[in-house]
Amino acid sequence: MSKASERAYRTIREGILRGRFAPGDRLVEEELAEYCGVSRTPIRDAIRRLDGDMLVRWEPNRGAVVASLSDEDVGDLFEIRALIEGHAARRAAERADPATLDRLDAEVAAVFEALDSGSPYYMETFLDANARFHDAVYDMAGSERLREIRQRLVDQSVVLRTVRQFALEDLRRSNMHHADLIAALRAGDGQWAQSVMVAHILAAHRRLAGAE
Amino acid sequence: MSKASERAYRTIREGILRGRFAPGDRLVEEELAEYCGVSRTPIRDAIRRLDGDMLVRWEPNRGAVVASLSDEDVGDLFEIRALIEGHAARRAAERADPATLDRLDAEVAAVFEALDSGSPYYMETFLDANARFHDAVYDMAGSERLREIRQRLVDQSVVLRTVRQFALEDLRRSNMHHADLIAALRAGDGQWAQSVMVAHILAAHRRLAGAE
DNA sequence: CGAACCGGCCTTGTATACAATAGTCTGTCA
DNA sequence: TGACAGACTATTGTATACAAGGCCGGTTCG
Repeated sequence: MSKASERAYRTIREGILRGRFAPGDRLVEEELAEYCGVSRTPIRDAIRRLDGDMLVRWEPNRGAVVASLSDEDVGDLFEIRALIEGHAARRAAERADPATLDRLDAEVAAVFEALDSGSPYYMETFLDANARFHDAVYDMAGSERLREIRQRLVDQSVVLRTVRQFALEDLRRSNMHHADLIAALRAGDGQWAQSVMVAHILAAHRRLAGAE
Repeated sequence: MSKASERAYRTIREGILRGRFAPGDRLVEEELAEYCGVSRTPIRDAIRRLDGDMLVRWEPNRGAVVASLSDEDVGDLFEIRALIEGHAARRAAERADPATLDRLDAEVAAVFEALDSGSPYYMETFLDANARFHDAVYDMAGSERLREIRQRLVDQSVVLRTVRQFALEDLRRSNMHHADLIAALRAGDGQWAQSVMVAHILAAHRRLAGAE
């Protein structure tokens, strides 16, 4: 999947995440083929992968539709995410290394700086730092399986589709949670880290649920 | 994927689960095509799905190999499974319905019967009942997401590849756990149910780890 | 008037041919 | 003798043509 297939996957995925394709939309192979500028073969590959990511729902002889999430689905996803990420945080606390924690401290400080200074790119700064932060947690947790599962859950969730609605105040609070988590990791306190993470996720859920 | 693709998927999957293809084996599309009696196209579909199930590892331009699991991987998988299944059991306790519990009671009794009577099909009886049992837990938990995640974890795990090594005594113990879980579900005690389930999973892990 | 059946069309499923790439083997040159 | 370059081969990636299956509309019969 060097070129066409990979590109098709990314293009369609972006299309779903950014709302170009809405939940419930049919994904007709030939249309996508034209849209991506490739033949149907790599499109089919891409759809299989998106089905694996649970971003589309696929039925034999019927084609694929963009997965639509009920409020209940979203609730389930956040619940499971809280479970997984909380577990990862606990493991990370048992394995945290000071050098990484120092780096994360610096990142958190930088995000606060960006948020307070009113940088025009504060959202991108936050999102990038956020991604790196959670990544680092999984590095420390030391389980690729956990990382993969989390990746899928996050993909599916509405997070990527809606997190941009976060107000400045929400971002500050989120960043504060990260600071809390670093403290817990530094203390090597698994229960504390887990609790902070679970609270972090569930807070995001309520924030997004309220925004809809 | 009505015919060829579905058949290829099942065939290869069975081949992996039953050891026809060993971990680390290369899966060459053309060989599989001949083996399954179809062309390469449905084989590719099947491989994508198996990659999604994490039963094979796939690299661009390099093809697929049967996923091999280190002891650490297996440990991680059981840990995550315990997390997920424990969570499902807790949810199930909050939503359990008596009719289903009565049915499960009967199934557990039937399994004990089969194990004690030395039926020649006791292993199949156990495996079938086991599958139905866990399925019912997820019915009661009421989250399709949980069920899907669990499905993937179980697929990956060594369980399906090795559970047949279980001795009669192990099966009895496992069935006893099920009886315990039913009691917890009937009591509507989420914490109890979760603990029983986690213990059930981790016991299976230790049993299998010891057997290798 | 309604329901069931039939046929055409749209879409997906499969096969095959060809292109591209990685990995290997060999030959030559330093 | 060793290492690098080149072509060769095995395998995957892509396109396209054709087959098959489901859906929708029309028509016909009860």
